[in-house]
Amino acid sequence: MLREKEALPLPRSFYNASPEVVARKLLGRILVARSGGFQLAGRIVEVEAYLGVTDPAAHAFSGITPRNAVLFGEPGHAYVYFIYGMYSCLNVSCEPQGKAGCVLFRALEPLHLSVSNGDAGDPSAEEVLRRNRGLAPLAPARLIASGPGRLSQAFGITRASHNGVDLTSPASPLQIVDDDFRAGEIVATPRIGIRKAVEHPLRFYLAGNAFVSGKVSGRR
DNA sequence: ATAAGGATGACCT
DNA sequence: GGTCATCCTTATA
Repeated sequence: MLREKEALPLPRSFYNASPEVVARKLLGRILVARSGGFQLAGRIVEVEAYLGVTDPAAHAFSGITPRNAVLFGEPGHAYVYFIYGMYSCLNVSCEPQGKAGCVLFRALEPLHLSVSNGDAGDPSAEEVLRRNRGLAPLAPARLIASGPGRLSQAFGITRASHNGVDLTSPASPLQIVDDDFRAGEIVATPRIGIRKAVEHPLRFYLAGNAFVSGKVSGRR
């Protein structure tokens, strides 16, 4: 069980590196979100690295704009964008100030931790996640946060409320903390859903983890 | 397979 | 100013 009271967020220096390095190091660590009095947590099991202005698949490719400005700022901040008219995607900025780069969170394994004050009748963390996703109580757990849009919805992350927040501050509604978890084998593949720069294996996931996205019927 | 949905950037006038 | 193709997706059939 995660004891989040004692866990401090990963420091800024963790993110002051290339997206590939940060992406690999993020696997197995824990995303903690505080929303509306609830504490929600998930283990990071799948990520993708997006490089800076040299990466045709990255938002930063065509230079700084109001939308992507976070990518060019200080490392360790949330970059949240809205896509396909209905979903949010969560990234964290990497590289030093002035240089763009980020890691996209693609899948989380929901963790059970004590959500609130422990009053009887309070919903469990998983119940909150399911409710946020509009899932039936008996729907498979992998539908909660396996996919970038799904995980943002489950954890209540939106552009309006989270874009630009500092993930390294203990006061932040969104943090990443360390854990005793030791990542086993890490698999690298091309990134999902892009048409450019397909040749680079910049998607990383924990081998064998059931909560990695998109492997229900073998496709992808 | 494909419809749904909305913001964004590129490219015009 | 305006239009349009594109988009790091998901839920449906």
